[in-house]
Amino acid sequence: MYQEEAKILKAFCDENRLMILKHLQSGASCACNLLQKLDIAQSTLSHHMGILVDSGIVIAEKDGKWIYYKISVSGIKKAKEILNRFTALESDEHEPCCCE
Amino acid sequence: MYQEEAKILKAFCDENRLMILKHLQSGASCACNLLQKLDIAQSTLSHHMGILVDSGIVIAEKDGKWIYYKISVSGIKKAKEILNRFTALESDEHEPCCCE
DNA sequence: AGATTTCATTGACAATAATCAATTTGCCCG
DNA sequence: CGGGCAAATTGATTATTGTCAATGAAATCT
Repeated sequence: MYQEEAKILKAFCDENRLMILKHLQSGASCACNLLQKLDIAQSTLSHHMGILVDSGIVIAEKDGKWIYYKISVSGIKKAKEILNRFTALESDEHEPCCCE
Repeated sequence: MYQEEAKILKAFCDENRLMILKHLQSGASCACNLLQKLDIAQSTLSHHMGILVDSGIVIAEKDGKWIYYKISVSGIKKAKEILNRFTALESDEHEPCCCE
């Protein structure tokens, strides 16, 4: 139970993956670009990108020799929904809104 | 870097912890109550509760022989903020608002 | 074609995390 | 005081995850 949900939230559980996301916030980036900034081996980066892509948080777009990674808007939406689903208190009748 | 953030998000990375949170959504509960619902050993539950409390997601309140656990409103707020911080795109000038 | 670049995959190892049984601690009640 | 209950801690084991070096695959460049 909750296997799918745990899988998605696990994408955010590693410091290196958080750093990767931080870099991707400013826009799409190829792996070689990320590699320069992260002080990890290339295979390690590839491993983490696989987890991020597999969980739907990041999208990989191939362009010739390069692969551009970018944050998936629908992926992060889903992750936020999952987090909400497990933390909303029963008394929260409806979603909190910033304008209420 | 991002050690504190990863620690908080790690609280949501385990299926059993998600189930625990699911149970706590309907209100505070003592460990023995959770234990009946979860099919794990008592020491395992205690281990998970320790992680949830340590990350600030759950609050433990002692009442005599029992300890009541409940979801921390400020804790989940912080977790959501962290998730936002790592997933907001640069083009998001300000926080998205449901009323815009 | 052959060399080079980019990224994925494999295999091995180390580190982290989850699990349980047994024990301990703290609290209550008779 | 002593027994019993709730939860934490300890110690050991297993499972999962992160890491790297080496190799492979696909595209590009000369």
